[in-house]
Amino acid sequence: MFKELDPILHSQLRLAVISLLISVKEADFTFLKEKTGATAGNLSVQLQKLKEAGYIEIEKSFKDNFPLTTCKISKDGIAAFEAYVKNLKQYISIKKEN
Amino acid sequence: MFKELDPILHSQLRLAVISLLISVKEADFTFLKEKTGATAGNLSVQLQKLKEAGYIEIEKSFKDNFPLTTCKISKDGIAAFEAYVKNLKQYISIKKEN
DNA sequence: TAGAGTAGTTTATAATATAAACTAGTTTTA
DNA sequence: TAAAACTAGTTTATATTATAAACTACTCTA
Repeated sequence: MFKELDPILHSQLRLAVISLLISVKEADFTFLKEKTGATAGNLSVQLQKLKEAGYIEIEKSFKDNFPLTTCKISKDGIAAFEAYVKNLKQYISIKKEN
Repeated sequence: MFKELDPILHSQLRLAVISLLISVKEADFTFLKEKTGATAGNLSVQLQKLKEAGYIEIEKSFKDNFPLTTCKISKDGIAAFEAYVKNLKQYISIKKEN
């Protein structure tokens, strides 16, 4: 009856990050930190997890002498997000059949 | 930007339970166990958490000599579920206005 | 009356989330 | 120019959560 909710996405911070990356396509660490309100440490860890899952790509460079971490969503990430949303809908709008 | 997702509800099993109780109003332990596919131990723990949060009421009785645990959603539970769904929508359908 | 089954609960452990502490630099400012 | 403050992160320790395994306490059946 209830489909599994991808544990990688069923996390408030990771879901917020993916949600942002879906809409902006590319974002740097500080932007994500501000928009999500997360601490840097937590964000760092969750970005790594999203990367390990293959849901985002992370590029490290420098801008004005400071380190710059840029994140982009991947095809797998988009697919996973769409599947997650689809499954989640089962939980938040019940169909009464059976 | 992103509203907090009630941690009591942001759990696959607890969300499934609440989701069921919203639609059926009353359900026993075995019904919830079958519909969610959870193990009895996990379900027992999560029902206690929902009860402690005041989201459900649990009544224990006997039916045909066997223990019967009946769960019902509370007003607070309904309100929490509605708030959760409302907040969640921010995450799964992005509005581009800042 | 022993074995299997029902309906759970408790407890131990694995997984997750999070903040605090740390690294490695850069930019003031005194 | 040296110390203090700031940027942009990472690592690590801890608290929280989720979960399954083990257990309790019966009942039914052969």
